[in-house]
Amino acid sequence: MVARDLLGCILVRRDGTHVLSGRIVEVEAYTQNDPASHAFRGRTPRNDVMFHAGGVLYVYFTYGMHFCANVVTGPEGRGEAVLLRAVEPVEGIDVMRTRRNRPDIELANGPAKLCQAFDLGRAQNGLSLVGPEIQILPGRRILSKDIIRTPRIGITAGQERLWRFVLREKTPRRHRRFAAENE
DNA sequence: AGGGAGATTTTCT
DNA sequence: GAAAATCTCCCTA
Repeated sequence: MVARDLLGCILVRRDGTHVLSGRIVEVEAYTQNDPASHAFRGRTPRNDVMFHAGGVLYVYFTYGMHFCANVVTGPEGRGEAVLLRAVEPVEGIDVMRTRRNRPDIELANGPAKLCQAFDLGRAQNGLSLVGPEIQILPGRRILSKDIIRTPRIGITAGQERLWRFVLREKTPRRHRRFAAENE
Protein backbone atom coordinates (compact mmCIF):
# COMPACT_ATOMS: atom_id res chain seq x y z
CA MET A 1 0.00 0.00 0.00
CA VAL A 2 1.28 3.42 -0.96
CA ALA A 3 0.14 5.05 2.26
CA ARG A 4 2.78 3.28 4.36
CA ASP A 5 5.50 4.27 1.92
CA LEU A 6 4.61 7.93 2.27
CA LEU A 7 5.37 7.88 5.99
CA GLY A 8 8.79 9.38 6.57
CA CYS A 9 8.90 11.04 3.16
CA ILE A 10 9.57 14.77 2.94
CA LEU A 11 6.89 17.10 1.64
CA VAL A 12 8.51 20.09 -0.05
CA ARG A 13 6.61 23.27 -0.92
CA ARG A 14 8.08 26.14 -2.92
CA ASP A 15 6.42 29.42 -3.73
CA GLY A 16 8.07 32.51 -5.08
CA THR A 17 9.94 33.36 -1.90
CA HIS A 18 9.96 30.45 0.51
CA VAL A 19 10.94 26.81 0.73
CA LEU A 20 8.96 24.82 3.26
CA SER A 21 9.38 21.17 4.07
CA GLY A 22 8.15 18.61 6.56
CA ARG A 23 8.37 14.94 7.33
CA ILE A 24 5.13 13.04 6.79
CA VAL A 25 4.12 11.34 10.04
CA GLU A 26 0.42 10.53 9.60
CA VAL A 27 -1.66 9.48 6.57
CA GLU A 28 -4.95 7.78 5.65
CA ALA A 29 -5.80 5.70 2.59
CA TYR A 30 -9.02 6.11 0.57
CA THR A 31 -10.07 3.86 -2.31
CA GLN A 32 -12.95 3.86 -4.73
CA ASN A 33 -14.94 0.93 -3.27
CA ASP A 34 -14.70 2.53 0.16
CA PRO A 35 -17.83 4.13 1.62
CA ALA A 36 -15.69 6.69 3.47
CA SER A 37 -14.10 7.95 0.26
CA HIS A 38 -15.12 10.95 -1.80
CA ALA A 39 -14.71 8.67 -4.82
CA PHE A 40 -17.28 6.12 -3.60
CA ARG A 41 -20.25 7.71 -5.38
CA GLY A 42 -18.43 8.32 -8.62
CA ARG A 43 -16.66 11.15 -10.36
CA THR A 44 -17.93 14.69 -9.73
CA PRO A 45 -16.50 18.15 -10.31
CA ARG A 46 -15.26 18.21 -6.75
CA ASN A 47 -13.40 14.89 -6.69
CA ASP A 48 -12.35 14.83 -10.34
CA VAL A 49 -8.64 15.13 -9.56
CA MET A 50 -8.87 12.05 -7.37
CA PHE A 51 -9.57 10.07 -10.58
CA HIS A 52 -6.50 11.40 -12.34
CA ALA A 53 -3.41 9.25 -12.80
CA GLY A 54 -1.28 9.16 -9.65
CA GLY A 55 1.40 11.67 -8.81
CA VAL A 56 -0.77 14.76 -8.41
CA LEU A 57 -2.23 16.60 -5.43
CA TYR A 58 -5.97 16.47 -4.63
CA VAL A 59 -7.00 19.41 -2.46
CA TYR A 60 -10.58 19.71 -1.25
CA PHE A 61 -12.53 22.22 0.79
CA THR A 62 -14.48 20.96 3.80
CA TYR A 63 -16.47 22.01 6.86
CA GLY A 64 -17.03 25.40 5.27
CA MET A 65 -13.56 26.66 6.18
CA HIS A 66 -10.76 24.13 5.76
CA PHE A 67 -8.64 22.55 3.04
CA CYS A 68 -7.17 19.05 3.10
CA ALA A 69 -4.52 17.63 0.77
CA ASN A 70 -4.14 14.13 -0.70
CA VAL A 71 -1.59 12.30 -2.81
CA VAL A 72 -3.44 10.72 -5.77
CA THR A 73 -2.23 7.14 -6.19
CA GLY A 74 -4.41 5.27 -8.70
CA PRO A 75 -4.31 4.90 -12.48
CA GLU A 76 -6.42 7.30 -14.57
CA GLY A 77 -10.11 6.71 -13.81
CA ARG A 78 -9.65 4.81 -10.53
CA GLY A 79 -10.33 7.33 -7.72
CA GLU A 80 -7.72 6.54 -5.11
CA ALA A 81 -5.73 8.83 -2.80
CA VAL A 82 -3.84 9.16 0.46
CA LEU A 83 -4.82 11.97 2.82
CA LEU A 84 -1.84 13.80 4.36
CA ARG A 85 -2.85 14.17 7.99
CA ALA A 86 0.28 15.45 9.72
CA VAL A 87 3.86 16.45 9.05
CA GLU A 88 6.74 17.36 11.33
CA PRO A 89 8.06 20.77 10.17
CA VAL A 90 11.66 20.76 8.90
CA GLU A 91 12.32 23.92 6.84
CA GLY A 92 10.48 27.22 6.87
CA ILE A 93 9.23 26.91 10.42
CA ASP A 94 9.23 30.69 10.88
CA VAL A 95 6.88 31.09 7.91
CA MET A 96 4.59 28.41 9.30
CA ARG A 97 4.49 30.23 12.64
CA THR A 98 3.25 33.43 11.01
CA ARG A 99 0.63 31.56 8.98
CA ARG A 100 -0.63 29.45 11.88
CA ASN A 101 -0.14 31.71 14.89
CA ARG A 102 -0.26 28.66 17.15
CA PRO A 103 2.20 26.76 19.38
CA ASP A 104 4.86 24.85 17.42
CA ILE A 105 3.29 21.46 18.15
CA GLU A 106 0.18 22.62 16.26
CA LEU A 107 1.88 24.00 13.16
CA ALA A 108 1.06 20.99 10.96
CA ASN A 109 -0.33 18.17 13.13
CA GLY A 110 -3.67 17.94 11.31
CA PRO A 111 -4.84 17.76 7.69
CA ALA A 112 -6.25 21.30 7.57
CA LYS A 113 -3.45 22.66 9.72
CA LEU A 114 -0.74 21.47 7.37
CA CYS A 115 -2.62 22.96 4.43
CA GLN A 116 -2.61 26.32 6.17
CA ALA A 117 1.06 26.02 7.13
CA PHE A 118 2.09 24.98 3.61
CA ASP A 119 -0.39 27.29 1.84
CA LEU A 120 -2.25 24.53 0.00
CA GLY A 121 -5.64 25.51 -1.40
CA ARG A 122 -7.74 25.48 -4.55
CA ALA A 123 -4.84 26.80 -6.59
CA GLN A 124 -2.81 23.69 -5.78
CA ASN A 125 -5.56 21.17 -6.65
CA GLY A 126 -4.25 18.91 -9.45
CA LEU A 127 -0.66 20.11 -9.29
CA SER A 128 2.06 17.59 -10.08
CA LEU A 129 4.05 16.21 -7.18
CA VAL A 130 7.19 16.24 -9.28
CA GLY A 131 6.82 19.87 -10.29
CA PRO A 132 8.53 22.97 -8.95
CA GLU A 133 5.84 23.97 -6.44
CA ILE A 134 5.32 20.68 -4.65
CA GLN A 135 7.51 17.61 -4.31
CA ILE A 136 7.60 14.48 -2.21
CA LEU A 137 11.09 13.18 -1.60
CA PRO A 138 12.11 9.84 -0.11
CA GLY A 139 13.08 9.97 3.54
CA ARG A 140 14.70 7.54 5.89
CA ARG A 141 13.53 3.94 5.71
CA ILE A 142 10.63 3.27 8.09
CA LEU A 143 10.35 -0.10 9.80
CA SER A 144 6.88 -1.60 10.00
CA LYS A 145 7.23 -1.98 13.75
CA ASP A 146 7.32 1.82 13.98
CA ILE A 147 3.99 2.22 12.19
CA ILE A 148 0.74 2.30 14.16
CA ARG A 149 -2.47 1.36 12.35
CA THR A 150 -5.87 2.65 13.45
CA PRO A 151 -9.36 3.43 12.18
CA ARG A 152 -9.56 6.64 10.18
CA ILE A 153 -10.58 9.91 11.80
CA GLY A 154 -13.76 11.84 11.16
CA ILE A 155 -15.58 9.28 9.04
CA THR A 156 -18.87 7.48 9.70
CA ALA A 157 -18.73 4.65 7.15
CA GLY A 158 -15.85 2.27 6.62
CA GLN A 159 -14.56 2.42 10.19
CA GLU A 160 -13.65 -1.25 10.12
CA ARG A 161 -10.83 -0.56 7.70
CA LEU A 162 -7.65 0.26 9.64
CA TRP A 163 -6.25 2.59 7.02
CA ARG A 164 -4.78 5.33 9.15
CA PHE A 165 -1.03 5.03 9.57
CA VAL A 166 0.98 6.98 12.14
CA LEU A 167 4.70 6.97 12.89
CA ARG A 168 5.21 5.70 16.42
CA GLU A 169 7.81 8.34 17.28
CA LYS A 170 6.61 11.92 17.40
CA THR A 171 3.03 10.78 17.63
CA PRO A 172 0.80 13.85 17.45
CA ARG A 173 -0.60 14.78 20.79
CA ARG A 174 -4.20 13.84 20.32
CA HIS A 175 -3.24 10.32 19.30
CA ARG A 176 -1.11 9.48 22.31
CA ARG A 177 -3.91 7.55 23.91
CA PHE A 178 -4.30 5.16 21.02
CA ALA A 179 -0.54 4.71 20.79
CA ALA A 180 -0.41 3.82 24.47
CA GLU A 181 -3.17 1.25 24.06
CA ASN A 182 -1.10 -0.49 21.43
CA GLU A 183 2.27 -0.63 23.20
C1' DA B 1 -5.48 17.27 29.86
C1' DG B 2 -9.60 16.26 27.92
C1' DG B 3 -14.24 16.83 26.24
C1' DG B 4 -17.93 19.44 24.00
C1' DA B 5 -19.87 22.83 21.06
C1' DG B 6 -19.78 26.36 17.49
C1' DA B 7 -17.96 28.12 13.25
C1' DT B 8 -19.14 28.39 8.20
C1' DT B 9 -20.02 27.17 3.13
C1' DT B 10 -19.47 23.87 -0.51
C1' DT B 11 -21.34 19.92 -2.43
C1' DC B 12 -24.55 16.70 -3.90
C1' DT B 13 -29.32 14.44 -2.89
C1' DG C 1 -31.54 20.84 3.00
C1' DA C 2 -28.20 17.92 5.35
C1' DA C 3 -23.76 16.40 6.05
C1' DA C 4 -19.07 17.15 5.81
C1' DA C 5 -11.75 12.92 5.38
C1' DT C 6 -11.82 19.74 10.88
C1' DC C 7 -10.12 23.33 14.08
C1' DT C 8 -10.31 26.30 18.00
C1' DC C 9 -12.13 28.07 22.01
C1' DC C 10 -13.90 27.48 26.46
C1' DC C 11 -15.17 24.78 30.25
C1' DT C 12 -14.26 21.51 34.02
C1' DA C 13 -10.77 19.23 36.93
